[in-house]
Amino acid sequence: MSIFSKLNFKDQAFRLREDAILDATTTILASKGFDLMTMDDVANQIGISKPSLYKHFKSKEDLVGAAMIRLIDGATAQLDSLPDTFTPKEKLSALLEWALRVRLGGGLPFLPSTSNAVREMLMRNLKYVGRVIKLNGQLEKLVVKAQKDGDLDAGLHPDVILYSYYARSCDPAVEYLQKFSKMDTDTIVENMLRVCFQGLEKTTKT
Amino acid sequence: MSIFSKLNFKDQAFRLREDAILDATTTILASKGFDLMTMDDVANQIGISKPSLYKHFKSKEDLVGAAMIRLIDGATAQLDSLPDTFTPKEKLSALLEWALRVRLGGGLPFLPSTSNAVREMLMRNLKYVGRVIKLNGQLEKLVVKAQKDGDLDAGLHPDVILYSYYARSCDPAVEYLQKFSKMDTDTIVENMLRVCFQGLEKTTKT
DNA sequence: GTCTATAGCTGGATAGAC
DNA sequence: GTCTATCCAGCTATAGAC
Repeated sequence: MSIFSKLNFKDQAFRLREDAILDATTTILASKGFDLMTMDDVANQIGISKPSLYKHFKSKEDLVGAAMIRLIDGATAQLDSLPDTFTPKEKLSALLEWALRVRLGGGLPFLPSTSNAVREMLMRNLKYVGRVIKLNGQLEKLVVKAQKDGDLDAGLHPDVILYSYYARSCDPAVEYLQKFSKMDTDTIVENMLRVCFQGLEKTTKT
Repeated sequence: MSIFSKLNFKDQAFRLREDAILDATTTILASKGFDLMTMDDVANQIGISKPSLYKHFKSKEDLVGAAMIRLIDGATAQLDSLPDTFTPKEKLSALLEWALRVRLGGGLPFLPSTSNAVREMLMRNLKYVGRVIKLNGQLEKLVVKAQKDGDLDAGLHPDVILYSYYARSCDPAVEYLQKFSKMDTDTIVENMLRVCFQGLEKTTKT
């Protein structure tokens, strides 16, 4: 066995563990949020010690940043995987549906922009900001196209649509419905999409 | 001066300070959230020491509970003050508009149900839970009536409407629009209400 | 690179003087 | 009831042995 393959093997194992760490981080973030997540939580969940964790990520900030980058990449990949036959509005709807299903499965598609402090922390992470800008650009284009197509309300400023769209992917109503109503996943998703695009009023499409 | 009026005066001063404490708590909760708000923050903001603060409220949990009860009472008072000529849907819309304007003014109409831990803490506060149940009952009645009137989508489960309605009062899109777009308060409110009731699609009322 | 042990700090809560 | 001073738990991060 050459030294190279051994190095590759080690490197591969290192990568695998890093993935496990990020998986654990994502799970814990989904359940407790950033402030209440501790480095001990993460280390214990995968059965390593805290100093070992710090060999992979130099700080809590760094760790969460890496987890968030992976989440954004997942969302971008999801968006890119949608068939070109979809209209812009259908793509937006499909991506939101994916995010809602991830959340209903106990996962986390994005970090809910809960606190100013967390947002500012992430904004200091240039790698993360780059990904966000890229995804945001793609989504903004879809919004504007969908407005031109007459599929989204052209009377609304694109920013209003875009920010409201983001907010829906983190909408706490999803968890309330899952926890307090007897609705199944499919029904919740269907209802949330309907509320997002058609609103609470009785309406008909033009 | 009788001993009674002196006692009353003291009592009144005590009440006034308690109000000041709750004002400070609400302001800090609005800006930093529960986890990052410290008892030192509150004490410093009104210029008293931490032990004095603990003479009024026996714990952070207790303090935030009291602040939340006052917020709920404010919302209930707001709802009750609406003219009877308003339809149920108009009342719901007016209350949401009030909440959005409070938030845009840097205030806090309710505590955004950000974290599980905070929600569970509040649910242990029986006084708070009582107020929530009362307000929730009023709002649920309005929703059902509005559905019967044909003003809200009768095809949606009332829970879906109710939870989505709550979520709109805490919608992070509001802060994003205030921070990153050049829209003024009235325009943001108008757009958010439109998105809430008519959705993102191009629609016409029935 | 992994661990045990611990430094250093922060924040909730309190003791005890006045 | 108000303060100063402090306790103690829990957290991030690291030193140092193996």
